[in-house]
Amino acid sequence: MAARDSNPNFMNGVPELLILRLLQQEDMYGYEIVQAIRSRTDAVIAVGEGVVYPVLHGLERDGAITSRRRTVNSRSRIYYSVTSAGSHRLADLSEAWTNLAAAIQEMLTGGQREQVIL
Amino acid sequence: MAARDSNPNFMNGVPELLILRLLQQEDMYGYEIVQAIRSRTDAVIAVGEGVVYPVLHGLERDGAITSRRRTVNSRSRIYYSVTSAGSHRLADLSEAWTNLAAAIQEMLTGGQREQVIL
DNA sequence: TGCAATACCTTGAACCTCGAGGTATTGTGG
DNA sequence: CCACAATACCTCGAGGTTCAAGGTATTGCA
Repeated sequence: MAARDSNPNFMNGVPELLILRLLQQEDMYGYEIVQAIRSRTDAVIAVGEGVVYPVLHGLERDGAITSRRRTVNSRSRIYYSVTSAGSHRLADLSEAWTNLAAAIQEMLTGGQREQVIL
Repeated sequence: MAARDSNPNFMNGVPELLILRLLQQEDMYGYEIVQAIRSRTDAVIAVGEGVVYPVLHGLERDGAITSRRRTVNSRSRIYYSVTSAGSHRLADLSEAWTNLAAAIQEMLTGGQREQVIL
C-alpha cells in the first residue's frame, strides 16, 4: 500500500495546541481564550471565534476537555478544564510541534552542507 | 467593521518557504526538491509532488522564480532559480515564520505569569 | 432608550494539502 | 527483447482548516 509517510497535515492543530495549553494553565471560557491568544502573542497569532468554538466542541466530544457552566459577575460562561486524556494529547501535539519547528528552523538557518564524519 | 486583524492564514506557505529556501541555496528541479525536503528534515516534513509542482508553478507565475529546461545525464529536467523578487519574498516569509514560531514557543514554555517590572 | 461590550454559536467560501493516478523516458535484470 | 523500477513531469478530487461574517442574547452605561 505505498507506505503512508508524509505528515498528517503538519500545520494543522495549532489552534488546538494553543487552546489546550491555555486550559492546562487555567480554566477558561471561549471568549476569554480568543483574547488570551491574541494578547499573549502580541497579536502575532489571532484566531477568531469561528475557530475557537468548534475546536472546543471537538475537544469536548473527544474527551480531552470538560465543560461546566458558571455565572461570574452576572455573566454566564462555559468554563473548560483539561482532562488527563487532554493532557496527554497536549503533550503529543506539543512534541510534534517542537519537532516540526526545529526541522524548519534547521532548513532556514543551517544551510551549509556538512560532511558527516564517521 | 470589527477591525480586520487575525493572521493571513498563519500556517500556510510552509512548503513555499522551504522551496524558496532550497532554491536560494542551489538551483533545483521539482523531483529533486521533493526528496531534498524529506532527507534534510529526516522525514519530519515530507511534501508530495502534488504540493511541490503547483507551488513551483505559482511562484513562477508570480515572478519569484524562473525556469529553464536542461538535460543532465540524458535526463530532461526543469531547473528553477530564485529571482530578486523571490529573494525578497523569501525574506518576508522567513521573518513571518520566525515570529510565529517564537510566539508559539513562548506560549508553550513561558507559561508562568510574570510581573512586568518598570 | 440605544449602544458597546460580553458571550455564545453556525455557516459558506476560500484555501491547502494529501493521495492517487497519468504520461514519458532511461537503465537494468532476466 | 521485455518487464519493471526509477526518474521526472503533471493534474485532479476529496478532505480538512481557517476566515469572515452574521446571528442571538444579556449586561452596563450614558
